[in-house]
Amino acid sequence: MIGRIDTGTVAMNRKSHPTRERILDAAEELFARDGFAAVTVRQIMRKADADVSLAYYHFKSKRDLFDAVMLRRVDHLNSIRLDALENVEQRHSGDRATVEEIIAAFTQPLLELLASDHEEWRHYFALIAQINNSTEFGGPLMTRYFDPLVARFIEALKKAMPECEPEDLYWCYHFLSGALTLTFAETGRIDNLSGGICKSSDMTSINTRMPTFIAAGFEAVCRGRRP
Amino acid sequence: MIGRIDTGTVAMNRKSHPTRERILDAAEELFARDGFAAVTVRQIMRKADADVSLAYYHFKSKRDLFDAVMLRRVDHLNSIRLDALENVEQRHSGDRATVEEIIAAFTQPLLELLASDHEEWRHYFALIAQINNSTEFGGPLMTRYFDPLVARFIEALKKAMPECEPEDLYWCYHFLSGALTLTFAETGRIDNLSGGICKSSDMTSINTRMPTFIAAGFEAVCRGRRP
DNA sequence: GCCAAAATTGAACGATCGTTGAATACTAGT
DNA sequence: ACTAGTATTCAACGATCGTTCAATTTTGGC
Repeated sequence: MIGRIDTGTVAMNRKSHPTRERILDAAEELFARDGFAAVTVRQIMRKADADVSLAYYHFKSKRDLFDAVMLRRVDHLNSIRLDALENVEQRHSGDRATVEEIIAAFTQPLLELLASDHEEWRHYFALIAQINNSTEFGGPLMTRYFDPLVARFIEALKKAMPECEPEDLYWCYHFLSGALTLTFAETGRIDNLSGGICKSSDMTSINTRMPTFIAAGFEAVCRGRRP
Repeated sequence: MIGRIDTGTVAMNRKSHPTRERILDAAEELFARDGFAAVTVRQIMRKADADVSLAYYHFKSKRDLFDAVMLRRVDHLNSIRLDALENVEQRHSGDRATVEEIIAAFTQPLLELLASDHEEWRHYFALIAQINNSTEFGGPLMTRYFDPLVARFIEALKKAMPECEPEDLYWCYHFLSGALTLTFAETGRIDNLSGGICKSSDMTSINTRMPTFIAAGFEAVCRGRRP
């Protein structure tokens, strides 16, 4: 982290780590930090330690490279979250699942991935954080990649709170989405604000608080505005 | 001036609306939609209906123009929110203020500005939405512009919940910040997800739910983990 | 009406952008 | 060893980027 312009390569033994993957790694990191438009294909390839034209050989264009970065991890993400949800539902075959348990199934797999300091995932989540709050990319991309799973979670929440109006449910999910994705950005803002008490990277602290916070919000809104 | 390609100027009578302001308006809208790096100075000046070099005459550089866009509205924003907070505190000179009231003072002035379809503010808030979730810009900019006010709100929350650990308080504010700024982005994602039941632009619906949601979250976290 | 200051114009600068194509090196299967 | 396909290198393309500068027009105080 020395020097603003890092020529630092993604490294790893160049043989065990195929070029295609090295390009994706470098692109992921730079897109996450600076955004799609701010990053140059030449920057990416410098970091990947490969020639510029290889970006267009392995992927067709800068935009397609971006999509490849997105697609590389989205299936695994949706898979582990669905597993967590089904796990909760199996534990409650007779009775109702708690809202907090369902929320935890939604957030915990991601936060655990972030906690297990795999750099790769940190960058990917930071990228999602940016996309989610982007007026242009935000809607379409998040919808395409994650909303099938989200719809599944909302179904589960409907069962857990049958008296809740759908409109309330969707807005509450909106709040959840915002709170979760800001966490992914790790902007360091809370570090300053709290005078060092809190650390942006401390996913354990978030993991213990987020489900409680969000579940209470869901229940207050849904119960509060019932006719 | 004949045969100009109409990409939609910021218009208004060119006399009553000075060039400097027209540039700021155009920059605000484009930065908000596409992000700092994706926007071209030439795009901005085309929309502002002025020559490229005027951007560098009125502001020194693209980056300084960006800062000017930010600074133009930040004082007014902090002012109306501080007023709202002081209003709450005056109403409760003897007893404690409700957490929900304090949160409402934090969110309502912004949401009302967004509801009163002044396009100008819509763009500004969308810009904040992007910055807040940006790994590079996010921390420093938000800290500089808004954290003095935020610290003031957190003081008020401490008084409203004296038993609450500061660490919990800061994390809860983090969740609030994420939920609020995603709202600003108006990505249209919730429109799709809800099948049309919810609209990203419906600030009234958000305004009636957000304080309830967030206040319940604060109280659950702070009460739940008290020793 | 004069004149200095402020505002606007038009043209250009080097740098760098995304992208391409032709030539070369490497890696199988036979 | 030959070959076919895959992977990599090198050099370049037109376009457009942020920025500057000299010349011109407009403005406001006297």
